[in-house]
Amino acid sequence: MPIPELLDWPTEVTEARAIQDRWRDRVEVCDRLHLVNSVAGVDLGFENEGRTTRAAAALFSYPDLELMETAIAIYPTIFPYIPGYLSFREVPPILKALRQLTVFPDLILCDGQGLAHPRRFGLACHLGVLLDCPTIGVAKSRFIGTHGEPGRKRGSWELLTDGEETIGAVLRTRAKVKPLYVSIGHRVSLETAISYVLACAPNYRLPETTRIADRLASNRT
DNA sequence: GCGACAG
DNA sequence: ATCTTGTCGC
Repeated sequence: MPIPELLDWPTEVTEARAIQDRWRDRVEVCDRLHLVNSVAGVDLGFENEGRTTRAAAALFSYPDLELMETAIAIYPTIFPYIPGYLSFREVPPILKALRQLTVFPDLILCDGQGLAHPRRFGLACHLGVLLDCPTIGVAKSRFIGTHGEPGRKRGSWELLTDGEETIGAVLRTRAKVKPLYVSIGHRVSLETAISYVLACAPNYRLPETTRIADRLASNRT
């Protein structure tokens, strides 16, 4: 699985928005995955007062969830954090980390939204379309949309809606703990996404993939 | 105009 | 995201 080189990465919000509008139609919302033997989590951390980005990738076997490989990539921070344009800040460093993996994951869990985005093209969608690989958006907080409060037990969820449109799900991965915002990234249906997130988060609120990636990215241990 | 706003 | 110690609860 070759990871594309990035040419002409946008610097301005206007170009970024144009790319989102031009690529949003390429998002696939139905299941198109192979047998999932590996799952990866990717996340970022920052150093030097934000001037340096530290990307991490953690590859796990599935469904065993054994940590197989990790990768860390240092990258200059190239785009500011602007709500709605997170992927333009995170994708380049993430690709650099993924290139270091020996095995390309069958599924990637992203730390952020997928379709639950103003223009339906959040980080998980962007990464998925760019790599043409299955991705799921797993965010720790709401960006857009409305929803009811999911039941307090693990596994209960509510639809995340924007007007008449379903854009994701609010999923409780641990009883009585703040739920996660799950949305389609690419090539994984919402129902399938929910089951994978649950399967990847057997003991904690966050999936094992993002927990480890997060830890690596923030330089902890 | 005012408030909200993934990481 | 990051700055940061102790502290409340199971």
